[in-house]
Amino acid sequence: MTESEEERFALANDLRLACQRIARRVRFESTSQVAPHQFSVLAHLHHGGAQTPGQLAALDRVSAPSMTRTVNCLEADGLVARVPHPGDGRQVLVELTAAGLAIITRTIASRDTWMAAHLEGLDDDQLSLLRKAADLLLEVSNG
Amino acid sequence: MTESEEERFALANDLRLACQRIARRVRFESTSQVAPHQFSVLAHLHHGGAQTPGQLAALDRVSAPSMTRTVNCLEADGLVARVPHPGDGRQVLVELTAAGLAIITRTIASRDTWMAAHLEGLDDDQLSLLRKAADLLLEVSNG
DNA sequence: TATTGTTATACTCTATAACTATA
DNA sequence: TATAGTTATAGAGTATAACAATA
Repeated sequence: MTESEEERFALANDLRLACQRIARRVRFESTSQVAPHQFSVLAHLHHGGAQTPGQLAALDRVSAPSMTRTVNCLEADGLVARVPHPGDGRQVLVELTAAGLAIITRTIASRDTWMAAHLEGLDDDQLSLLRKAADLLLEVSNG
Repeated sequence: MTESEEERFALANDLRLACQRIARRVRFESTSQVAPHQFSVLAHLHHGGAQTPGQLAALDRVSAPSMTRTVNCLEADGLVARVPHPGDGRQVLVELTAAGLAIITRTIASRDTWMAAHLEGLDDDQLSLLRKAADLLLEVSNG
């Protein structure tokens, strides 16, 4: 392994560790009204619009029956609604209700508030550094 | 809200999102032999050394009986061992075995490999930018 | 016949309450 | 009496297999 490869692995380790820690802290921060697996579905719908149970199950690496159950709970709580699929009678679309959207919005805000609070002590140079890093990391996480 | 505050919140949002995405991708990447909640215990022991079941339960925001069960499974699999607490007969110390350490090491390596692979396309300027950002984020995640 | 989604059943993880051992 | 840990019991989530409806 060359020196630059070692440096890249060290950077990979630190970046991964930092991201995992922040994700963990952020997750514990927002004591949302819904369970994590339920919130995950709301987040997917918020991000990608109405989707079928099958798509949602694939996104969360979960079985179809599990997703059926989760969607049932969310529907009973009025956070999502099932609507007929326009082109295929076998499929169903799950969409976010206003109440579901409100929970998503509130949770995201509380998580961002935590993150913003932890950026308070940084100076302008550090903030602009993180600004560029955030853009890079968003690209990396999409790749 | 001032303009700089808005920028800080926008940065907070992007950083949080990127960290969550990377943490998620990394988690799905390593199909470890042990379940996530079990791996979490191994990671805590790897990071902080031998600890009591009570400490481990607090770290994972989990009840004491749940941690008892998880430690039982890990002990049955030979990944951790219970040893008497030196100073207090009521307490027990959970420590990593060689087999447990091996799983941790292998999983960390596979996660870092994923992260490193996703840094491949970046040039030296971008890598040194992320190097500084990683240090900042590690500080932030400890705060 | 293939596919989407749902029900049936069993297993695992977690929590609260009760119990045991030590301080 | 207080604390650390473990058992007992019940509730919630998930998976595999079987079923219903549509393509």
